[in-house]
Amino acid sequence: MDEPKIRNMEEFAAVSGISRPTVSKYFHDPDSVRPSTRERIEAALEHYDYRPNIYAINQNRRLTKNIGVVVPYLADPFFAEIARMIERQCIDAGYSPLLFSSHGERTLENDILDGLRSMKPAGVLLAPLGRGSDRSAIEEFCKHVPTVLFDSNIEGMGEAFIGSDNYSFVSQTVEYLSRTGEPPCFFEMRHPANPNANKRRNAYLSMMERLGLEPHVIKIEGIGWGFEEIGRQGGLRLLQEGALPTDTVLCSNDRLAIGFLSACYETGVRVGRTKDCSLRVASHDDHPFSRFTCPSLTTAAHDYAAVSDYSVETLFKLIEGGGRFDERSDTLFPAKLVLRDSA
Amino acid sequence: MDEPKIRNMEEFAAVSGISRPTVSKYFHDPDSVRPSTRERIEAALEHYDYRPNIYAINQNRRLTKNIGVVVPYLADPFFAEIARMIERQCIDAGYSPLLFSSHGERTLENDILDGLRSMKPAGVLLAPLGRGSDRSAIEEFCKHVPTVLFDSNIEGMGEAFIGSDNYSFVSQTVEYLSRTGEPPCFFEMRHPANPNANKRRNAYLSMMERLGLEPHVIKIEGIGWGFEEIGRQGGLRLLQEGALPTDTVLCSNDRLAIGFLSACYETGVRVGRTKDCSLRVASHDDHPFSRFTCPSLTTAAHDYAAVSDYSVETLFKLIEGGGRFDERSDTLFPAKLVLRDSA
DNA sequence: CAAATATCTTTACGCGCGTAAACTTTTGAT
DNA sequence: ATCAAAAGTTTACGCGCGTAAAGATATTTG
Repeated sequence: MDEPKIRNMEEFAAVSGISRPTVSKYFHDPDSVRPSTRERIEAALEHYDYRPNIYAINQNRRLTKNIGVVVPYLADPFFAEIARMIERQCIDAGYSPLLFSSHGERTLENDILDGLRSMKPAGVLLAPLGRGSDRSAIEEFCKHVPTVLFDSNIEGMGEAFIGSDNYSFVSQTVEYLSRTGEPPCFFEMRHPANPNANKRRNAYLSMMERLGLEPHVIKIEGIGWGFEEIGRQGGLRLLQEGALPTDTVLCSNDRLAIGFLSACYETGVRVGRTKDCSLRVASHDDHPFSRFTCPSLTTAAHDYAAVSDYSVETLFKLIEGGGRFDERSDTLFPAKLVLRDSA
Repeated sequence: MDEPKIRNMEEFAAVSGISRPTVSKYFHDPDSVRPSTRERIEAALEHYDYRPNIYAINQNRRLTKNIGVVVPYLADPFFAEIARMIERQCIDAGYSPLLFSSHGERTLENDILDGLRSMKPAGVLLAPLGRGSDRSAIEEFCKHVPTVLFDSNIEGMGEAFIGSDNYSFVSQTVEYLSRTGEPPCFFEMRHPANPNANKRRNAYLSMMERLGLEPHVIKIEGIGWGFEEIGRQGGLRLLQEGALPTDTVLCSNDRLAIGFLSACYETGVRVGRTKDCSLRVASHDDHPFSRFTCPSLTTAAHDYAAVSDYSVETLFKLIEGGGRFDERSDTLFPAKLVLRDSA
């Protein structure tokens, strides 16, 4: 880097020997200028420490190259994982992802959407809180910003929804469990934060009916996003009271299962599908930690890659198409049963 | 919200009956205008959907109200947790946190710092990759942006460092373990990504020497940020080969321990401090999941709140002080031993 | 109530860049 | 060499807001 500080594009254009409008074009798309001029600009870039002022760039732009990514709870490894994949793909496509977590709070979700609007993002990938979301705020937001919902659907919001097929999750686990042993009871929170939980319960009920089996839904108390602790407390109570209707427990999601398994361990209940075990536990999500539980957790896996790939792809199509689709589409990816040791 | 869309501050000033410069002052600091005019502006805000264009606002500003938060790996719940606390405090202080994850990659860390510079943030909280970081890139970055390092120190970089006192972690675990049973061997990755790992090993060695005990450091193979799997594979090998020198294992960090515990479970080794157990396992960090391992993990806990509080506080002081401290300060918070069932 | 402030209005300019229009130079295929 | 197309240059304006300066108005003070 040479001495003279470059203060703006004007000065940079001067030292690179190219006119400012052409330099401007270059920064927009390096391939839009002749290779020889591109070389000259890039040569100058190596000598002078200049980068365009992003605020000035975006000021006149109707849309920026930013993409907002909003998840309900980033401390949940599931969302951390999917955010990681989404971020990478945005970067690879030349966009700047901006990551936000609602931390499970409606007011924060609203604030984030509010702030996002003033950033004029090209598009937004939104995994809403679900039950905790402010419908009207999201609706208003979607009117102004091209938005694709993922993970958790809210009817009619956004231009598209991409998620996992809860029925596929539950039908596979229920089918497997009831084929290989006692049919499962269903273990869930009484007031789930996420609409997927309701879909899973309904899927459980309809599957059991289809198989001609009696359903048992166990609802445990607890609110918030500390699912593991909720699952653990619920598990401890159930085990102490001997209140389990079957020897097979299907948890609504892996985080509950992680807590439930720790309760089993604490109370000396052996979990697994071998002879010496008295309980089988399975679940849904394939949480990043579920292969390290004790025993490792049999679960139905999200197709993380498919959900993140297709969400990003859909958003790009939406952006290219001017921010509107003719009709809202729902895309659900099936689960894949992952057999481990717990059931 | 009324019909006519407000396109800029000029128009908004018109409908609110206040001059544009005064409106501008208001948005800068609502208390800087007379209460009566403030009311008039806020009344207009309720009727018209206007918010200042953040790009135009920041264009002339030397510094923005943005704060960059960069962590090495957001899918690690430890960082997710600390990022969560930092974000909240920035918001409460009236700043806009922008969260980035390096995903364990040097190139990405560099790209993030590069992009951050052009955003002219008021300050940056940076948890560097550590061993994988590009020293010169970080050095260059810190020259231009007020930066506070946290979690992982890089000598001389940034205006301050806030982290946990690794010696405090290890001395407490080693002291406890050797007082209550066989002295521990130390379980770590051969090529740790993070400089804290080295400090912990050295602390282990010096503690063992001080106690007149023979140290055993077990180094396992594996690279990257999939610590749990690395710990599991390493654990399986050790257990199968019967290569453990003692019946007490002190893992460098909780994520390795989580993997190691799952290996123990798989091989039927009972872990805990009760009679029926053949192995004790302890660790460091108090990872959000460590209370749900089987058995729950005895560990030395970060003072998450202190680290995040003080990091943010330090950055604010730095910002107020014009971006430079007279001298770089290191602040280390002690650990707190958390006794659970694994040791 | 007059003077002293505090606050607001008017006017005007600049920030760094996008971008349109008219013109000139290069390029590359004939 | 010729000429149309491609690419670059010049010139000029606008975006939305920060902000300075000078004058007008409102509020506080004695």
